[in-house]
Amino acid sequence: MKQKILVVDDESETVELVAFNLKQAGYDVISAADGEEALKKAKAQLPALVVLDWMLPEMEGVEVCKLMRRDSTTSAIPIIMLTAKASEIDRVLGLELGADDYLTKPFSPREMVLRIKKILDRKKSKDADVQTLTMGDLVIDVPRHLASWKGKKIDLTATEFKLLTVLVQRRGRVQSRDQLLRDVWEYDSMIDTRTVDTHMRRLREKLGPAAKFLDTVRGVGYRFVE
Amino acid sequence: MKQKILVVDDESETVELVAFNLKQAGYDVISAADGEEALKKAKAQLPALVVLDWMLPEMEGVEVCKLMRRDSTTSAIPIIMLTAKASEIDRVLGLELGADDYLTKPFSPREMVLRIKKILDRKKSKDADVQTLTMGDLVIDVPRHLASWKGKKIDLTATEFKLLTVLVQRRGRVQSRDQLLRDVWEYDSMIDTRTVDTHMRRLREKLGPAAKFLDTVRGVGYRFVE
DNA sequence: CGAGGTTGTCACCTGTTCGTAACATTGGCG
DNA sequence: CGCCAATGTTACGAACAGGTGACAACCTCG
Repeated sequence: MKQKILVVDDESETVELVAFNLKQAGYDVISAADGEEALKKAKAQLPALVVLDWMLPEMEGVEVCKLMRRDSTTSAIPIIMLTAKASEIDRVLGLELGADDYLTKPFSPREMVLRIKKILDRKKSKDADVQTLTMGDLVIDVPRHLASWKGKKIDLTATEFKLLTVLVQRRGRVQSRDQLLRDVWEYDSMIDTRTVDTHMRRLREKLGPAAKFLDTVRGVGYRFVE
Repeated sequence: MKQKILVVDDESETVELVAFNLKQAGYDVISAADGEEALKKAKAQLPALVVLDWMLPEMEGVEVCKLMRRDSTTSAIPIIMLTAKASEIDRVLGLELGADDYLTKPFSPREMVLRIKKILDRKKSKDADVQTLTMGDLVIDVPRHLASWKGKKIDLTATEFKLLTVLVQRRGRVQSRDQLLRDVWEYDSMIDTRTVDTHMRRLREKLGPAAKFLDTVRGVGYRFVE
């Protein structure tokens, strides 16, 4: 999945130049020509990063930056400022604004792409430590104990969740009922093997369309299809 | 308390220039003329940041950077590289090296100071986050042992405070009762697991409207919602 | 020593979840 | 096609997990 970058500048040449290089580098690019449009698009499309020109008609780039920082939906989005004058550098990097980096015009496209990559990588590695199992539209977050289908939460009981987790972790391989009893229920044969069937049924019911992942292998057991 | 910065360059003029400006800006400056000395001083004095010249006698600046990253005592120290050639920018900013920023010679001392400030501020604010946990209107000041909701202080007992802190620090992730007993009570199984429930109830009572953050995950444990 | 606060434990209660059995359906096989 | 075993489905009571109130033990401070 490509990351989206919002480029804000009133000069179409600059936008073109920036957009071309970013697309080359594998990013999705959207653009805005003034501050108002920029804020609207930033809020609506939630880009991974914003490249913002210091000079804008109507609203100053500075203003856009401040407003984005104030709104909780956009406050975490990194901002790179484009500036013409070296004297403006102070304010850009200052805490007052909270921009993440800046580039002085004229800038090298190569450098721009590298700086953007660096900022996005730093953010990504910070977000990456969540343990999740993703199977298409089905997401299972083990430490959070959450399962979702197409972003919609699925309510599962503790046993159902564990059953699903075990199946997903061994996706592709068939699990016998005995195996599942051992791994999900954690003690052997005290429980009827038919119990597994019942739980599989409940799981399928709750998963709805995602139940297609749960395969019955007649005479053997169950499997989560890959 | 002043922050210490290590400047590494074999040209004494550069060191002087950099050191002067950094001292002006309120930093403590130490210096090294070659790679070996740099590594030794970095390890011994643990500066808050290192300004590192790309070209060094004996050992390349690149080499110093890599070695610092490899050593766990110095791996977290930010590094700013000084480079003469624009063509080197790629490698500096690349993941390969892990430098935090770079400056092209000749550089403006003002810009240098600003970039350094920015990097150190980012680090500081990241460290400060650990001390004060903010979840919407709920603020938890760990060192001061204070919790508040919409600015109003919440009176918590020591156990309640610790329970809340542990939950908030692992916000999102479900904590089993055993886990909580281990981390909040600090000894295992001498205490009834139901004790956790009782304390959760007291915590919820005192938190009032903020109690909505405390989730019960049936059959598993408790969770502080994100 | 006694008041007030804190803490661990217990018993009770409720809604949920689980295991099981009984019945319905399916699929493979002769 | 018809049989039989395997699996799906339904239903229900028992068990369970967690919320809640009460209480005694303990600690602290005046």
